[in-house]
Amino acid sequence: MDAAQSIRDALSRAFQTLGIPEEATLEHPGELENGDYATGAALRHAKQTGMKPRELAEKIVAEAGKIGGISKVEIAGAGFINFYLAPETFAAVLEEARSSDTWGANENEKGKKTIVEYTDPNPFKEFHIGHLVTNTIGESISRLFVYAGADVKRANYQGDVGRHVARAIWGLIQSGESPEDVKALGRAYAAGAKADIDGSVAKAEITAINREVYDRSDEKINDLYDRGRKTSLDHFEMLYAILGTKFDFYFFESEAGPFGKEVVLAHIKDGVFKESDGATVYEGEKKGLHTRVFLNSEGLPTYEAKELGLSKMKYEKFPYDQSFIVTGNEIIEYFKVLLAAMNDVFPDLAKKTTHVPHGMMRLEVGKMSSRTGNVITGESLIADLSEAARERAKESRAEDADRLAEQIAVAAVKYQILRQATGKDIIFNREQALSLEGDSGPYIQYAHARAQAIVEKAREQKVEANVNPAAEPSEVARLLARFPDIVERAAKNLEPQLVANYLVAFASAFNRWYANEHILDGTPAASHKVALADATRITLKKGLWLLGIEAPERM
RNA sequence: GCUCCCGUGGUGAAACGGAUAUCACAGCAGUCUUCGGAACUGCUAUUCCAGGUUCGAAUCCUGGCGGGAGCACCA
Repeated sequence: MDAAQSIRDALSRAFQTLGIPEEATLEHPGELENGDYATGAALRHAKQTGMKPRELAEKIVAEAGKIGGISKVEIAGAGFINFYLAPETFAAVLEEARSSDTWGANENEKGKKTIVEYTDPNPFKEFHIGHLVTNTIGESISRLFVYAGADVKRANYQGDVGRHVARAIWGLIQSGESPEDVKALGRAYAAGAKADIDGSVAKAEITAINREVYDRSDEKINDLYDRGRKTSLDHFEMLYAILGTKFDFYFFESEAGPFGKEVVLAHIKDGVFKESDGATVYEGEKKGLHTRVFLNSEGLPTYEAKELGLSKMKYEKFPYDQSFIVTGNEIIEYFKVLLAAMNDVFPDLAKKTTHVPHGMMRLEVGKMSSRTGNVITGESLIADLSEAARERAKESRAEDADRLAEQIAVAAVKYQILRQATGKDIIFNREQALSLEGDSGPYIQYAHARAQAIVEKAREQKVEANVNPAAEPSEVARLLARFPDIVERAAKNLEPQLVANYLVAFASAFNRWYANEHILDGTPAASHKVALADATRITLKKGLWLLGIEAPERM
């Protein structure tokens, strides 16, 4: 059934008889002319067997014998063994893509309880572009694990206490503006932050407010706090809807803080944490890491203590098998210390925890919207891109141009984030993202809309979609067949960029095919071509879903 | 100063130690009696430097140069 598995089985047998100590793995040749699958095993083991690579390759091929679903095996280059899938194998793939709900899915993480923490914005502050990056990557990783059969829960951890909150409340008191107005909250925070740095009077007042927020001792401040917090959180919720994220769990610093403190205090006796200059620290230096403060000299928990507490809070809510935490890469070093401490306190949880750091998004200064001033927030970026896409959307076939413009804007940003390796800084080029040409999210969306249109047109013309098992496999079909392998590898390596790069190459192949091939040409061959377009449509849609990008049917 | 990450055409990126280093943008030259031109075709142009490991290095190791992040009471 599965041709790749047949190849691996045949290779394993051949390796065993030839005494080659390798588990049979396959790769996709970069160039399709080098086949659908390939192995470089003969190159790797030529030396130890005392043969020339091509000689060994000959032996492997001879031992492997005839393999089901394969039309051709050849030895090429220095000693690669290339496998070409047979037309009927592609026919089966196309049928599967068109009919199976599980096309592209795998069971590598079947039933594994998986929690992914990402986004983590702070109420009372703006949703900045860093949150956009975290959200995009976290959502895509979540979806990759859904496709791998895992039981995935999405978690968001929001900083609802701390000095930033006090600053915003101080600003609200000064301005007298409504805490129900998100923009006013933003202004209040900006004013508070400025005053906190500039003025000593304000500084003292903010410190006082901060304490009052913690112990809820002042009714007026409680009121501003509660209303402002709700405004912020509701606003974030609206953004999550636009971005296509739905969280299962929300955690707050106001809960993780006290619990984290408890955990730290409980582990002073056993020597995990130590007093130092009035603070409570973890001596990472003894393990080649930094020494980090977990409780400051006022006894308040820092980020490290909170995240430590959070790991346990998550587990109590959802006893996970694996936990992923997506954050910016500026906290890589802290996270190492955190994991070391966690390993002493909750060793079982530490083993299950993986930090997924991502790079910073850098904007090309001066090119962004001037409407919003100097501060480019996550939402202003999307608003700016939506507006730029709107004109084009109005001329489109879409029923709701505003909705389409937003879908395109989100696709443009998300693709820019996901197209490259997680961890490297992202240079956001507004022109490139919006040009909607070539290497972009909207380019993939457009290929999908085209495929959708042709399938609808075929239906109107009553051209039935039928896979022809003898049809010569096209470039589109051959790339399409790679989809499940790509998805698998992307999840295994936590690399959504593999899916993004694949989709653009696949969409490009489809566009090329579309330009050179008259699909509804009135001949019997049209049936197969419509089926191929249909399988392409489905694969693009699923692939975009894995990136967290919508696939509009018309644009 | 120490630690970590990075250095690929003019620009932004890809390449799980493997085949002629791939793609997009920009530039130049083309395609349209066509199912959707947000498309397609062609041309120009790339692995920071010096050693080393390997049958084979953009990828691994050492050193240098250049850029970024972090280096206890923020997250």
